[in-house]
Amino acid sequence: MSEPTRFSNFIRQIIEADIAAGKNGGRVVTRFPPEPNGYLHIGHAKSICLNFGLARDYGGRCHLRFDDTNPLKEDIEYIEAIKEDVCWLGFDWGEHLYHAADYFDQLYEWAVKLIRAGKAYVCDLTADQIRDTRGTLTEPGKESPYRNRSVEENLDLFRRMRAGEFPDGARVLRAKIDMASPNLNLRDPVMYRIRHEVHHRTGDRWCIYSTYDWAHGQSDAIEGITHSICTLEFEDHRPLYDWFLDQIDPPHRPRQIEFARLNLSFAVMSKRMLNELVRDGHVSGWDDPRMPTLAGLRRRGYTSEAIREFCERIRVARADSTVDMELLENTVREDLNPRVPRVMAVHRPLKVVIENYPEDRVEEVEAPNFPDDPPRMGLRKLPFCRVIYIERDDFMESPPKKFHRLSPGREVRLRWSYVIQCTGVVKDERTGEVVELRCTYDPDTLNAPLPEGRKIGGTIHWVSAAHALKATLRLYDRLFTVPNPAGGEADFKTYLNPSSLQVLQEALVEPSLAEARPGDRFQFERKGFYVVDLKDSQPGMPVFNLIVPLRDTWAKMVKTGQTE
RNA sequence: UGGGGCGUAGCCAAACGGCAAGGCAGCGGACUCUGGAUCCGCCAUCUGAAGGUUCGAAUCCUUCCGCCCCAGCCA
Repeated sequence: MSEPTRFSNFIRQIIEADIAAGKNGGRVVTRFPPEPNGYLHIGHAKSICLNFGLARDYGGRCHLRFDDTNPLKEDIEYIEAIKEDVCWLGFDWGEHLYHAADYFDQLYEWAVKLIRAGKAYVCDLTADQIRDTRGTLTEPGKESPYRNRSVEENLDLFRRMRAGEFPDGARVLRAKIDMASPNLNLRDPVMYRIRHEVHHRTGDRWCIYSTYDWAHGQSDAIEGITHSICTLEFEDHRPLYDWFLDQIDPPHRPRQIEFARLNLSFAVMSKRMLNELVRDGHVSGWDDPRMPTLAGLRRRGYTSEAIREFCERIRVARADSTVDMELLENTVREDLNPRVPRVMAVHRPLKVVIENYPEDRVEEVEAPNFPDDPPRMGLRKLPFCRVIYIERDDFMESPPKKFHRLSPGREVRLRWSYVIQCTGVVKDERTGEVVELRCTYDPDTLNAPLPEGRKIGGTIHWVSAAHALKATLRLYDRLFTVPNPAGGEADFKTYLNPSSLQVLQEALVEPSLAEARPGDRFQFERKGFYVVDLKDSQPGMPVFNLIVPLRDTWAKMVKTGQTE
């Protein structure tokens, strides 16, 4: 489960002040209110950690409430996915699972109350007409000609709206506030619209559905929410939130507090865009490991601990911000580093024949599973023989000065094994491509410290040709090539990274990985953290997803030309 | 242009009138059978700008500048 927060923020300060002042009887009740119209993403994780974290730390409770007031967009598929994601993230709503739909009757009654009080009216204007009479940012709107209908007429019409006497869009119920308000949300906002739609929860019982504004604050009040936390774009709605509450005058009075939503560089976070990526097949689904969805991150191999820690580190404030993708990546690395076993996997194999090693000999060398603290995870045995494979990148025919891996005439250490020296290069006659290396090994160097003065440049990973397992490696990179794909001139999809997924079918992994089960995580030494794919990995044909690569200072040197 | 917000390092962010935390990134160095990890050090004379108040200002006041949100019968 989750642990107490380490950092305060302005919301905590408000809550602490409220508790000190004895507001709400000292109770803290929050809620996470997703609309079931898409999958949860890491931005939602920020909200979940915030809301459930507040409840956890102040001895309160946090409700999971589905804000399901629009049957056109919502689907039960999303309900289940959302519940799974919240659980996986490590939070528990206990008994407090709610749906705005459960309050439709109460909402209807309160609407009638507003009509009786002359604070709401049925308006026959079309959607277009309502828009045209709303005014602009600088000009006031015009009052609807239906604004001053009698209470009786309004009551009758509203009842008939509910009874299904009118087609979709024919009429709406509007709050009667102020068409000249500088806050457009107060210009007689719509409370109910007619939609002859089946709702996933209420079936065909209703054909009028409340809007967000008329449902949200009321739902908060019904549930006894004390602090209703939402994102900045709802700030303009707060006066309306409060106005509605004033009209119904509930026993519990929630307070809306807004914070800045999470933006992540090199990613998109809007449901519309994520939906589009899925719908148009740019990714394999909501759980594609490149997606910033919780389902995607889970499949990618991220741990819920890492995501919670990330949400902690990004903090909560009111300034619009975009967090560096690198912070997320650093957080998983830090989480995985101390708890994941190390193994060897050759991504792009290059054959090496050790000429002075006996043809039929097979040795077993011992390797610690967690070299930084060997006793913790024990040892495994690695078969070693005459023919091995190493990483293609670990050999260069004419290397720059600072390259300290294999090249003709040079020595390297094979991880947990011998020191070898490259004595020959075999090339494809046609292409000139290096297809094989001839080497010799030094029999005195197995697990032995090197004598004084003898220095070996580097250590590289390897697998035994006769024993290695074939594996598929899926190398994931950021989905977009620019820091702010949603903010560019062009459509965000034009910034899709064409190499966000590279599949290596010919990878070779050490035989101990035969035991690996879906969901198991490893560090492929010198490469990155990997997870056995939950869906596609098969016993004979394992599939590993790259969770996050290891920091690679050599790559950085190559990139900046610092190799000489 | 009306209303509502927000500006502290490349990216987050603290500081609540008392002398600019921390994290990520970056840069040095130590160590290393992972060019990983770890460890050590450096990294804002300064808080969007300009004025003002004050013994003292990122914090208070004024003006200006910039960015975000709002004209759905979406949430």
